[in-house]
Amino acid sequence: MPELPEVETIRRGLEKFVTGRTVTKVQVLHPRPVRWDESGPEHFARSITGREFKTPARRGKYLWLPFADGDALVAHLGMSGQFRINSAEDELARNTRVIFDLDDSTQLRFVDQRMFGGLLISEGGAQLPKEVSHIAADVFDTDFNPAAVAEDMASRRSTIKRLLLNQQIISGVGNIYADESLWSAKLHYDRPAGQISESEYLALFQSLKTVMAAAIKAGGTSFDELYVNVDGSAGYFERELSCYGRQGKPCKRCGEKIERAKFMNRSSYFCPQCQQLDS
DNA sequence: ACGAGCTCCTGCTTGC
DNA sequence: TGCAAGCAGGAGCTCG
Repeated sequence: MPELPEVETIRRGLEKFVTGRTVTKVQVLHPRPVRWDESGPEHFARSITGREFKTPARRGKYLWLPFADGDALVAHLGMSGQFRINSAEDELARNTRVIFDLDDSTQLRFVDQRMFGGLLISEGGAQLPKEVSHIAADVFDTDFNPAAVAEDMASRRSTIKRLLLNQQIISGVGNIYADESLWSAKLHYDRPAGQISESEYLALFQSLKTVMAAAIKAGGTSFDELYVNVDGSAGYFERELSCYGRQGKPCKRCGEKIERAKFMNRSSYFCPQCQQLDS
């Protein structure tokens, strides 16, 4: 499940392999990943052919590959999207959806099982695509303002984990790193946002930064085949997880058993001892 | 404007 | 063995 650390790992991989490369051919094998492009798969393919990639950029979980002409190829990996670098002779992975032939006779392949994400061409989007402009800064952005985000969150009538997952308030956080940062900051996922102090918010953002920086260093979290780097290698942050996916196992801080709760039709993992609703 | 819930997708796992 | 239901969840959408 690609969240900020996984998307950043992929961005770095793309930076290494596609920067300065020109696209010589594009094949769209499934229309769904390019559904956001109103001009259709054929036009999408034709339009990209002949363009040169500049250094890939990212905000939150959105990734874009600027073209030398000022437009950009915007990508969201959704649940299961992958970019892979292959040689043209390599066998196609299952669920390969789009193939970009590059001028060094390698291929950039977009592989996606569930197809929640997708690709589109953003006119003039090299700097910041307009399709990404509604997404808030992530904790690593230079314009991320912790005090302002804390104030915004505290003013809302919702609970903390819902806000952490809202990409228009703070971006890049998904279920894994929400649970990990809440555990680290000793906050229960369902705490009302208005009852959390500014210093607790600032500590939470610091936890997010720490845990996501460590995850980037480890190349992300690979639970299954759905997330791998552009060269096909898995990330190894799973072994460093403190609570996500660890129900029934001892809390690494106090030894209490980690619990799993239903939350927003998904799961929340937390330590019932360290993370209490009223504290 | 805000917040909550629904929906899109595939494939692995679980239960009858 | 086979089939159906459950589960994974990012984010755009709708509705109150």
